[in-house]
Amino acid sequence: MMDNGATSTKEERFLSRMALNDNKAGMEGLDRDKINKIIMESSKGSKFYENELKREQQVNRRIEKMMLQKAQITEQQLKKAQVQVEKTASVLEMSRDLSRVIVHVDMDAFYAAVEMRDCPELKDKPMAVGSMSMLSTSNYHARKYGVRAAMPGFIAKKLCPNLVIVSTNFDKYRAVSDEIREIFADYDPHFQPMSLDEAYLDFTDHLEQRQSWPESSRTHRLSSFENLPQESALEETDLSPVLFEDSPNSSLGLLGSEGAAGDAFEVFGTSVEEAVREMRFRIEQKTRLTASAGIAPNTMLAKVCSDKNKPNGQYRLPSTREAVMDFIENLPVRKVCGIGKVSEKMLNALSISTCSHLGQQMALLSLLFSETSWHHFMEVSLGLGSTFIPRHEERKSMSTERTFRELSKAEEQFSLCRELCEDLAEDMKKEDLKAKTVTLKLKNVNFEVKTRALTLPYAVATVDEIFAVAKDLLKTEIENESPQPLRLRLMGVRVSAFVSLDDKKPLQKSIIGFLQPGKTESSGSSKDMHQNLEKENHSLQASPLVCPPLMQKYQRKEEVPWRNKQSQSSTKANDNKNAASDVSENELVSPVEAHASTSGCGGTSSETLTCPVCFRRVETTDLNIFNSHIDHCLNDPTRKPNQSTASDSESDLDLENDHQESEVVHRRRGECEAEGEMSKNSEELSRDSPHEGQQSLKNSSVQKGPLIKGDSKDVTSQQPQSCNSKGPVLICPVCQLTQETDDLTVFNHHVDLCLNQQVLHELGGQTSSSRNPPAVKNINIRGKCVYYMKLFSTFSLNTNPILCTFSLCCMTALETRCEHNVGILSPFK
DNA sequence: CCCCAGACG
DNA sequence: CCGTCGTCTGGGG
Repeated sequence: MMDNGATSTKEERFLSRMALNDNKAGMEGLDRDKINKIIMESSKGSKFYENELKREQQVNRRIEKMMLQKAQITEQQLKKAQVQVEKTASVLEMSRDLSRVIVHVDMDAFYAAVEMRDCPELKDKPMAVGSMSMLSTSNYHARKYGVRAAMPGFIAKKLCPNLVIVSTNFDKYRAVSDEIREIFADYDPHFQPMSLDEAYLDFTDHLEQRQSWPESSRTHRLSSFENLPQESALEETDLSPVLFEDSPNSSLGLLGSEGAAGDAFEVFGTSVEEAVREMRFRIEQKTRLTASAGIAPNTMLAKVCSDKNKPNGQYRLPSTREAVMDFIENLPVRKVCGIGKVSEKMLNALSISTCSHLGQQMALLSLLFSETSWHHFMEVSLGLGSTFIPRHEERKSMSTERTFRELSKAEEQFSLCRELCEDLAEDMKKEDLKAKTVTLKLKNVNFEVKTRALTLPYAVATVDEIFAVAKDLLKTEIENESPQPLRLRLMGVRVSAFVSLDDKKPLQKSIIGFLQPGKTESSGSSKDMHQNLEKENHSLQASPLVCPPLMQKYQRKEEVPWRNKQSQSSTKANDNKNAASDVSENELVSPVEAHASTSGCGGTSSETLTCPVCFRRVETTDLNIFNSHIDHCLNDPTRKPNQSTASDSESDLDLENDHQESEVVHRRRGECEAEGEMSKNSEELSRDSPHEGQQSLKNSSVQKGPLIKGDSKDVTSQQPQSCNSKGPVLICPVCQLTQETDDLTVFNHHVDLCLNQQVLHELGGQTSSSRNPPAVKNINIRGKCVYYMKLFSTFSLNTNPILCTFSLCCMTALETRCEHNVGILSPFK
């Protein structure tokens, strides 16, 4: 078959969308053709099938378009793209970080395994969890028949008439999930659960400590469970754990005396494999369920690895470039998290099926796919991925939906809609959420999906409020269709654009925890915050210093890095802002943005960013790449230039202390390359008035370097020398404008005021939405520094966590450089 | 900004 | 006789 995916030969060819994909574990050596035939026969002619057909054709059209585009690409373009791609690749390559040990753990056939554990009769039978219309999981026995997750039960029954279908018991799964998470926490307190049965862990720290652990701390007892008499004696399945719960050093004595059970001990070594094996062992002891794990230098690889020896196995990919590249070589792209059915098909159409193909075709891909997409592809092809475990952001939406058999009466539709709103309102209450956007989702009997949304100027939370909106949306849809009725098979209601509520601060808690495990838990209560702000507010009113419009410096279009859509409009929005509360209508300028050198050093280079950690320039404007570089730097202590500044901050002053301490934020000018090159002339501080900031910025050829903080002495002693002999500029990190002073105390005062305007506004909350994420908060680090942080809140696992990392980076950078200063992190969008 | 569809897990 | 929930992206007003 020379089917390239773009054209369909109709015949017996299955829809690629419907066919079994043998991607998953446990599906080796089964009769795929036969299975697909059954699937086809069960589906053919159904509405669902028709819809799938339609969607497949859509994808095919997309592919045709792509092929057309491909045909028009000239040699020249390809050449050029190739150069760019190689440049990108080498930058990414530099950022490769093999120092972390990331583990992905995944319970085997989780729901099914739980049900089997609790009902031994199921043990030897093919079974699945779910319903006649949809299965969540199947056990390995059932998988032999092609029965798998996301398959409707009635089809599964055809594949395997003996299949036992058990309905889901989420409470039970949640309970088990809690148990395994307790274990996860022992190895990485900041582990990231991805679902009930899956998590990423960063083992790096655990391993370091583990090296000095006594054997006793690595010893676990096998204890027998009576529940599973028929379990083979060879298996470790019916045993339970002991020890370990105690602190590493304390369980030695206990161990010896506990030896009564005979040989029922297992000592685990200090290696990664042993540690992970131990973790899996403990999971099994505790839950009588097995887990599989993947060990690799980053999350992307770890995820793939965990699948490799499933079930009840683990796989370690050594942390060498060579091993990684070998591993990637023949890895089917479909195995990679984020590349699904559609992407696979599109890639296949380009004759790309493995990751090495991906690498070979990058130039082409860069011309055919969006930047985000091909960057992802590029990272995949290089075996790169996140090297830290991202935290979960606060939720962005909440929804409920229901499928039912045809519902055509408007009346019934409205009452159903109300029910949904009731459910939703209840859920919202649990999390104390208020949302501004309500979305109605409808699926008709032909499986066509529609969503209709409305964003309100205010936030809603109660049933009636939500329903009022949903009802209207539904009404217009019904009217739209009339005189025909809406023939629905599903309805859903979603709320999003949550307003930020003050009393939630999971954000900085977790991120601080990430940086300083066990050390920094305290964050100012929002109440205190308000009091502080109130206080500040007075001085604010009285002060002649008013923050000029943010983002102003990006007024000229060509100065806008990364196509910041907001920048132009926000300038306009700022025009007549003078009251403090108005100013922060705008976004803070991100440090990331601030680092974009659009004018370049001395007006020559125009595509560099300066790493805030190593101070090197990175030849790119691509944040993904830049981020990777930063990641690398952060993980390489030798790159941090903090040795030179470590001593400069003994002061314990804090912000409340009337700004006595000197605070400097400066940027380097000119073509400064190497670390340690600090400007030394404070006399060359910019004299621009705050209100003329934009002009002065326009005129200056500022290399927007890292924000550096320190005492005033340090400004003179440790600033980088500017390469074109211009001095440092005092630029407020909040409003981004140069300040007309070289008096650091004055400048600091300005920053504080600026900051507090921002904070005030943020806590006012009226205008914030999920896109203008919540908090500027004060955080107490090491009990003596107050930082105001604004953390970016969108984060995607599918892409590089730019901002998350960058935030960490800034904090780290700040921490290494100063003990008492203000750090600003802000979102860019 | 808002809306919507679609991909993905 | 083919689910639910949440996130992200990309295109378009």
